[in-house]
Amino acid sequence: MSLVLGGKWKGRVSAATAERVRAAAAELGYRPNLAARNLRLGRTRTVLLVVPALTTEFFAGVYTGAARVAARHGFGVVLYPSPEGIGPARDPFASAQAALDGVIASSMAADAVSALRGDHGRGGGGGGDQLPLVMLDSDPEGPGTATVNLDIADGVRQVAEHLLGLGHRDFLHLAADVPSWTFEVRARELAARLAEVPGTRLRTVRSPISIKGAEAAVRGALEGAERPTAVVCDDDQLAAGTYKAARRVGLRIPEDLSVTGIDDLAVATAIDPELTTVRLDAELFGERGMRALLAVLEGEEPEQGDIPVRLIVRGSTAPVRA
Amino acid sequence: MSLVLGGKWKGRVSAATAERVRAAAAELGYRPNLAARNLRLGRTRTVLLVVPALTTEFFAGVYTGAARVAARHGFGVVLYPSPEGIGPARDPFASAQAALDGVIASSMAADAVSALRGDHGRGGGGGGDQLPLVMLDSDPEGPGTATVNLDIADGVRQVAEHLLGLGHRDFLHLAADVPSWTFEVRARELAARLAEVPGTRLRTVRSPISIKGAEAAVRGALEGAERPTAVVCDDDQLAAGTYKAARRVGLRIPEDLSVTGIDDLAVATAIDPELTTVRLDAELFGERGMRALLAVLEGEEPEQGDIPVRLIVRGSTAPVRA
DNA sequence: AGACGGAAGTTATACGTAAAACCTGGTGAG
DNA sequence: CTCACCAGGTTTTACGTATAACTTCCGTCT
Repeated sequence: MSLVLGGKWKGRVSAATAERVRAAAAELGYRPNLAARNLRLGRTRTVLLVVPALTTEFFAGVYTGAARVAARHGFGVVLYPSPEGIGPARDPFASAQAALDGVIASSMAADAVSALRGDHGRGGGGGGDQLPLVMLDSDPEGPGTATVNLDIADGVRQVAEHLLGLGHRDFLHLAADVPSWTFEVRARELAARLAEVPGTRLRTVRSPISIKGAEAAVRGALEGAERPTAVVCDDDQLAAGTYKAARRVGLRIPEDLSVTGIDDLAVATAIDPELTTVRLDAELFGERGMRALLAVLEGEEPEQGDIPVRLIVRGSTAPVRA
Repeated sequence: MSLVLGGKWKGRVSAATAERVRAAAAELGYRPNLAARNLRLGRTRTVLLVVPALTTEFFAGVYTGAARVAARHGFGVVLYPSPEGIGPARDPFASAQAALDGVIASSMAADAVSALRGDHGRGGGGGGDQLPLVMLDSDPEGPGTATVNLDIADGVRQVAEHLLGLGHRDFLHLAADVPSWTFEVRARELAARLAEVPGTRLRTVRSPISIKGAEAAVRGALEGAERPTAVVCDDDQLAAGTYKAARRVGLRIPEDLSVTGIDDLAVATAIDPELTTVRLDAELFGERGMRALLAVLEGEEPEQGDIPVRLIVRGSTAPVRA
């Protein structure tokens, strides 16, 4: 009976009976039992997406993209926002309570991976075999079956060029205080680019990723004569916090202070002036991650190459004042 | 062997063998197969959370709350952001690809429910039996096994009192152009409260829920002498759009125009001045929803009563100018 | 005419778990 | 001394599906 719905009854069942079966199924409202099917097939067509948080639309975009291509391939995506944020996820599998074919981990710390690899997949009583794991926003040299990255280094370079072109030489890097590879890249790349230009100065302030946190963290650096002329933020939320701090200390943006972000979240255009920021295509990111995982599951080679990013120049950056 | 891990080997297995089994399990890295367990138990300890979108932290909060309670009871939560937004969800089950014990639908249109009820649960080949369904932000008279609501009517009342107390009489309601019960309540309640006060005026403008959309929708109403002194927005994002429109037409907030929102998202404090808004406790909302579903599954009566909300007065509202 | 082949339909089996049903050996009571 | 009982352990079964294996039936070719 299951043949009919499977669609592959080419030479097995007559067209007449096939129709009869389908009618009966519709009549009784028959739905196949997923648990039984998963058990029989030994695969669940379900993957787990581990993200550090859902407080920003970025990961919502990643999910959306991943879920879209998953759906096209008959896969479902289960979300696991790690309660520990970027740190090691305690036990996503037990929590997700789902039988899995693979895992995508977005922007998680490398050592979080150990906890991620398990045997909740198709594998029977036996042990040992590991789930395919795709890492997003992560060190390509690190663990994981495959890695997909945004070309964040290029994004930081675009920011640096833009600000240098406007005459800025005194920079503050408002860095996300989070142990993630992607933020290490941002710090390294910014420092490297500025080091190439004589007469530049770069200070760094760390902050948790939140508007309030950023406001508190950056305020001190904006007071006094030693203040920078440009603040490069790791993230739009940090930039929003910088706006608030600037307003507190009486600095106008962009006349007195240029500010840049990364992500291009909704908040980037909600604040005034609109934020110059690096647009990250979260959905494409999720799509690429899911495609990579599907490739691994098919035994194919995942697509190579970082995803390009683009600087969106808005009103928060201006030439440095004489 | 499964007895040991189940924890109920009180008088069945000696402590020695129990230990031996546990050691062997650890040795081999044994993990029970979820699919087989689900099949055997006839329940999956997995519920589906259907939300219209993830573009706002509100639903992230709902998810977080629901997942937290779920985890405490050994349940997992699978998320299904309906691609159609608030409208009827096409086939969440096929997409979620998970065997389910129940469904929570947040802020979905009532007629979306029909598609939500299915037979993908424990049920065997048979048909007919419906999954328990908890509706959030929905008409208590509508379908669904149980309903959990925020006391949004009270929130709107608090907004109205606050603005009336500041002397405002000329109102604009910036309404979410979305067919959801919760927004109908907001419109109805605001109109009802203002109707009680002689000399008040209420206009309504509809907008999709986005900053850009709101800016475009509200701009016309802010120009000319007939403009309102207070804009009551269904949502913080609409309020953020109102800020931008006001800036365009040269109105200062709150001196020339008072603005209120609902939700208390991060954007509410990112914009300047900070937004007076109604704080909704999304996490508590999710918790209550999950608890209601668990109660239904246990055959108990779900907790009654709406969740209280609270007006947070910030800088976007001021006495009307003489 | 007999046998072979292929299409249509039917039965059997395995997936891994949980739990019931079923053994076994030893001890205490009658 | 024998038997019932019980703790401790082993075998069996069922969950619902997908598919392999097997049976049946008929038409056709030699």
